[in-house]
Amino acid sequence: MSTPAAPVEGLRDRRRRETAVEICAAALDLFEQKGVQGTTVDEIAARAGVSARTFFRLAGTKEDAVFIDDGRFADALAGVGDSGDGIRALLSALRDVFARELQLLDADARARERYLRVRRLIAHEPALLGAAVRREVTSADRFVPEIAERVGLAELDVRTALGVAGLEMRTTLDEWARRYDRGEASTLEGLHREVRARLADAV
Amino acid sequence: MSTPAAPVEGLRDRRRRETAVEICAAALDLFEQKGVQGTTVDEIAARAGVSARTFFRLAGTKEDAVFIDDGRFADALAGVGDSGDGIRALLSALRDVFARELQLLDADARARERYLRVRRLIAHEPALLGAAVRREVTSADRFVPEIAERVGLAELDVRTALGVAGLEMRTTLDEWARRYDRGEASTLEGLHREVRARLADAV
DNA sequence: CGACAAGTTGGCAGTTACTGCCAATAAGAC
DNA sequence: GTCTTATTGGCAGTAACTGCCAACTTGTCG
Repeated sequence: MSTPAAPVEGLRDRRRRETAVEICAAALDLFEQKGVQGTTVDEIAARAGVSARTFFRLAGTKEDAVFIDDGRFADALAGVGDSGDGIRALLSALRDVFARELQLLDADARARERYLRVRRLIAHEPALLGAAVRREVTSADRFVPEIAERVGLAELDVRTALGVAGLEMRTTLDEWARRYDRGEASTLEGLHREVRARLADAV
Repeated sequence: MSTPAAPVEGLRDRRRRETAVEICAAALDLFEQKGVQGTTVDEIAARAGVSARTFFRLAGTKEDAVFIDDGRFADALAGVGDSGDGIRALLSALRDVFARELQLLDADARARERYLRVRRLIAHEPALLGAAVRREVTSADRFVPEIAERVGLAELDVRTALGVAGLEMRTTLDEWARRYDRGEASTLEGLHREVRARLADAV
């Protein structure tokens, strides 16, 4: 019963992931303490226990350091099934996939706290905002051709649906961080529902 | 009859704007020719006839260089009037404002060609995508409190409406550049209408 | 087990984006 | 015409990032 066909994720990949996590944690701490501008790559690398050279190999960019261990939503995107045809069905499926991820976050205190720190940082650091949105857009773009073919829609339709679902997510996560700063607490799933309702109301 | 109360835009501001235009044009040319990574700030500055130091003072960032002479949509945002209450009315007003700007672009061949070059560059250069989206988001954020107070809506509602309107804009401009690359030509206003229709269909 | 292929790491040197500071100059106010 | 103020360019310095190379670790195949 032990996943026989698995690629036997070797020790190399495990280490790789571990150092990515280390780098993320280090960057998160330092960015919170001294701001993005105020911390150097050398500091992050030192705290993560790697050389600056390896930092760049794994993180690519100073700003990207806080994102490299979280493929959560991108992975979720890969798992969206063909749930009927039509743009409305596609958007519905995307919403479900994202809502599911938010549920998981609501249920996992540790992951939720960490993610909240990241989103609060994004809200306060414009340098991170740019990196985050660029990551989101390029990651979504990767799936457009595949999804378009699978559900038989024009790429423009797929991009529109992905855009709406992504906007709802971004708005939800922003508002989540904002409310936390005001001392209010909300569940992500509930906020997502509220954002969707307001968007539906607007359109 | 010669605008007596005008702030008499001095020679300084005129020069300032002129050099900004020079820098933009130089960056646009060079980015097209050799890619963003392939061109250095010194080259852009030299072509624009200024020192590297002044380049950074005006442009702030290498990637931002192509954007600094176009406040078109940000300015339009500032001019959105209070068109009734409710999120639906706000979104409608935002759409009108943006559609008006697209009309102006459709009508002005010179401005349209230049803007097309910028959007095509954004579509092909991820480094510019990040800068463009960051600019858009931060610029929209500036207006949220003001608009919220003026039309009497919660900030979340304003952010939602701005998000939808911005998404529609980004999608139409992306599709515009994409179709140009495929050899098809479309009017921006028509595309905007089509994108809005698809989005309404999805939601 | 041993040898070989392949991937990973860290240091080093080099480039380039970006900043603070200063002196020179040009524009605007009186 | 002068004084204030803004703009410019050079210079030095920091820090992000890259290519290259040598040492080492891991997976593989006999």
